[in-house]
Amino acid sequence: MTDTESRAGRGRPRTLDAEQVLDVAVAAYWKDDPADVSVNAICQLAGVSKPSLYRAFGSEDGLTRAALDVYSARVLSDVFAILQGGRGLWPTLEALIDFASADPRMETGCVFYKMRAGKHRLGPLTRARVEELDQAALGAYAAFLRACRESGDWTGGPPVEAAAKYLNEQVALAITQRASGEDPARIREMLGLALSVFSGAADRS
Amino acid sequence: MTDTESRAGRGRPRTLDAEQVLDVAVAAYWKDDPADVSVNAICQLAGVSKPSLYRAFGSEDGLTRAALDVYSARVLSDVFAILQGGRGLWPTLEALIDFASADPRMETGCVFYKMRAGKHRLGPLTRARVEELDQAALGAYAAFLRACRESGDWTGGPPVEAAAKYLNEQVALAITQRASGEDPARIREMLGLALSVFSGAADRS
DNA sequence: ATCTTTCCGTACCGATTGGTACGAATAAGG
DNA sequence: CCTTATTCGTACCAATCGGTACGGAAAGAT
Repeated sequence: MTDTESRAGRGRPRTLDAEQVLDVAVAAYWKDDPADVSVNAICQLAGVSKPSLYRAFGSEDGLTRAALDVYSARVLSDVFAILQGGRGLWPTLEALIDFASADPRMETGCVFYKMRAGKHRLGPLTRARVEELDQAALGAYAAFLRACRESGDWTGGPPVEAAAKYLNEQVALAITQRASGEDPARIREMLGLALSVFSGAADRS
Repeated sequence: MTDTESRAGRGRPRTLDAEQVLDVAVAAYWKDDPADVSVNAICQLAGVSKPSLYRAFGSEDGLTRAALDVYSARVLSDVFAILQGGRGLWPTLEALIDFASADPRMETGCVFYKMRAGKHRLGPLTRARVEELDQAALGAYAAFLRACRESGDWTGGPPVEAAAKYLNEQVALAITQRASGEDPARIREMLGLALSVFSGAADRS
């Protein structure tokens, strides 16, 4: 959908680097709340005129959506990789806890969760992507838990669907707290506590 | 601080009803995200001119702060009452779960938690109040847990401070999900799961 | 050289934001 | 009556928002 590769034939050569603009946008959405980052600000940060940006992305909605796609491919993919790693229940949960509470990339929060939290402020394209990603995440969590249950690794009470949603929200909560400057050690402690419901005895200091 | 009662002496009699304006403001902040409610909108809803509102509250910050105070006295007090009820661990946790997942007043979320989530968008007065209230809530949770521990009602592992923060955040998460239209039954299920860490065996259907 | 095509960015648009200048309105005191 | 005090609301302000009209610049085609 993004005008990545346009034929370089006749007219004035294009100087706008869409990928660089997206890098700037992702960085901006990452550091601040996406709702607080204006198109003007991104143009200034990227050293690009506003019409150029609109020519490349159509609208603010198009830009945020493209930025979310970049972020998804660059960061969220790692989370999906953790869930599909095929390791056991607790190694995977530990990896999730590490990611949420210690990964330096989550120091200022997660673009996706920030967008999800302010869903009503997004344009239709971006909102649709957010919902797709949320569904995909939920599916990945559910598949992971289903596998753990079938392998006898998890014998807990709650149904898979509810547990998947629970897992998703707890990770989101941890990362959101990360964005608000909470002490990572505290976050690890709380997330560990929240996820301890997945095994009878799971104490962490 | 709010100009509640001014002497009715000389000049033109005041027609602005500050309490009614605050009622309107609280209702607006309650239904939508406070960051999405403009002063203009509140003036229109309350049938009040903008200068009148600014005369009464000084600034948008003053208005949101006053509205938060009203909300606090009217709603948050109930949560503090639950925590200070002196009942046991689980009756109190059940009451919190009921409040978060079933109380009709939380159907569109909690003004306080909405403001806390968008803290950076608030003026200094309102932000200070939010932080005060957050500290007060944390203290109330901690006091409650300390009492439960001393009475032998709670023998869990995590230290009181961490558990208080955990409780606070889990309730906040539940209410926030409430605001985003999640099924209350699902929320109850998840919050129950999250709080089940406070007792060895606490299954709820 | 001229035409055509494509992209560039200045300079604008209307809408909305929080906030206010200022004169009319309405009371009491003299 | 006139003055003084207080509140009223119309009509404005500058800043910012997302978005665009438009003329110039830079290339290939003829």
